Amino acid sequence: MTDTARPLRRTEIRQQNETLILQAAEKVFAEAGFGGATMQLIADMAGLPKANLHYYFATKEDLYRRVVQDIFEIWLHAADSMDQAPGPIEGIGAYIQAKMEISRRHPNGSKVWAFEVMHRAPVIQDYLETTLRAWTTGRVRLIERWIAEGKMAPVDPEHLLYMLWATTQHYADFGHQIETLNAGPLSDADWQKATDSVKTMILRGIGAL
Amino acid sequence: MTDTARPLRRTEIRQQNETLILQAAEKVFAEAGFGGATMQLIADMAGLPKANLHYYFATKEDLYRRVVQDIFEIWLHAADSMDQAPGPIEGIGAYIQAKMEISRRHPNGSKVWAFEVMHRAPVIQDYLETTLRAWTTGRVRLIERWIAEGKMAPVDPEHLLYMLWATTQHYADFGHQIETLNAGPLSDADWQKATDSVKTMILRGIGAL
DNA sequence: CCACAGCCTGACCAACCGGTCAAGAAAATT
DNA sequence: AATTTTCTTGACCGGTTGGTCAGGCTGTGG
Repeated sequence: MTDTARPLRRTEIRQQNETLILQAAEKVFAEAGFGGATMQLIADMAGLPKANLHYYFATKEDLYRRVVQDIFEIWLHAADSMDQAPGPIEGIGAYIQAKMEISRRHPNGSKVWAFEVMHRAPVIQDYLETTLRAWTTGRVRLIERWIAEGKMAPVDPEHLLYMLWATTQHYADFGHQIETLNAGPLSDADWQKATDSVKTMILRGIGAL
Repeated sequence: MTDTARPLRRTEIRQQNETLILQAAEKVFAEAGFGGATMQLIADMAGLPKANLHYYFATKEDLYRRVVQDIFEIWLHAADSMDQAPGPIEGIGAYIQAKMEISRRHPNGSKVWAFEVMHRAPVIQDYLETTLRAWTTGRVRLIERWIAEGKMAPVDPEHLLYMLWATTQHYADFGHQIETLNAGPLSDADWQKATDSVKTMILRGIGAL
């Protein structure tokens, strides 16, 4: 066996091009939706011939599916910090923090996800029914425990989760509207203020402050 | 037969067909986005030949613009009840109530609006900069007055509005996700509980309860 | 070195798209 | 009844789309 510490050229090419295509696809799908996006536009943005896209991803739907799945992964890991927290102030506070940072760093991913769900999730329906449902059930139990321990008011856990999702993702999905009302992109201070506002209102709203 | 088919008058025909087309268009645009929607699909859903659509609406974009504008009107009138309220409990409570009812009754409209804003508002950018900005400024002043009068905590008014929009519209835009987790459509009681949950959490979150 | 497998791409295609148009049907006006 | 105006629609068109394919190119293992 030879030393394989250095990656082979072939796999490098493959990985590099796949990444290039996926980044371009995320942007185009976010900006035009599935129907409005064209393989030619994605190819141009990735700097590759269109035929090359079809070498790596057989169909437009396959490419779209990969984009949505990748986003879903990022989404799920945002709540890791929530689990080991002693109470809602730390747990939900950290979750809001994480989701606001994702909204800032991956606005296109959030939009593609929104687009997919809005259109009745034709591609990731099974994920909703399995992974997301299991995830939700787990957090509902966690919140119910916090309520039982008197650490927060007896709110409905599901609707609390919806409010967390809605509010944090709004800064990505409706970023253009917010920027228009703000007369320009949000600064570091603006994002900090937004995060603090959301944290304060929600944590007080659930009686944790 | 007591009912003979009276020939329709010109204005009746026009209004009836425009309504038919607009309803079909709202649904198709919501389900597929602008790029994914086709005039043929809208025509089939309205039960008219495609060429007839182009008689009433010259281009696909004209039709889309009308759909978005109609939704925007409904949107704006939702806050009428907010203005004459003595304080945030009545005012913001009524606004949440109105917006939750719109999310239930016009989920497609909400989705088309979301689609338009997510794609940088190519059609209604001027509305955002004029009408929506003026509307927002007015409500910000109202909230600031309530804060000054000690009727609620000193939260940032803009981020409160974003939270109201995000949370209420989430039940329309992400209705499919909610229904999947709920294992079926929301009942009357479910909607009541959702509205109550949102009201309680937000009103307590702004220190009005 | 060779031979093979993986990578690349210009040219092409059937299907579908938004939009047009001319000719006719139906209602309004005279 | 005759004429004008509005409405209806099948057939059609140029342009674009997702996807294909043959054949050239290149890195890799033997």
